[in-house]
Amino acid sequence: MGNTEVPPEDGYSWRKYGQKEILGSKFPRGYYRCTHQKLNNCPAKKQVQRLDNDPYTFEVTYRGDHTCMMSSSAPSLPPPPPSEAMSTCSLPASQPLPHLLPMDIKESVGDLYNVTPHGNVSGAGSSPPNNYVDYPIVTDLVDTLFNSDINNNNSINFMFSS
DNA sequence: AACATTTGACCTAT
DNA sequence: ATAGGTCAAATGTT
Repeated sequence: MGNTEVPPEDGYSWRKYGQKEILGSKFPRGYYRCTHQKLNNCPAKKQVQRLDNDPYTFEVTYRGDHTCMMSSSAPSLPPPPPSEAMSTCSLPASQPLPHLLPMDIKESVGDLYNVTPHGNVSGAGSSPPNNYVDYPIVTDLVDTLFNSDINNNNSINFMFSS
């Protein structure tokens, strides 16, 4: 049909386990998970959301680490960023990205927050003061900062004892 | 039949 | 309370 773009292949098999419509986006967001290692070894998840601005652009958010071993072949395919990284096919360069959520990143040292430029979406009674932090290059930054394993409980644990 | 996807309900975090 | 995220049953496909 007219559908040209489908979720790009990353080299891993993903099983779709949910889909939800996101406020502020015209298209629903798909939730994927590693098709192997039942619900135990592979905490790797993947989020796919197409931008309402560019329906041809898919915002893929990877999170978690891959514990699956891909046979015994050389990694010809560049493995996606381990932690969370956003990969898009093309950047509009007109407006920043909708918004990123810190989610359940408890091990993150520096928090990476983004804000939507869509003016004011919220406003249902209470409007909590959000800490708007502009990030220059989250993708590279995160990759560099997170090149270590999360299992390393070295300094991050000291942030909050309780 | 087995597996993956679909869809609504349920749960959690904000 | 709301938006977002996950689960689970049903359905479809291989």
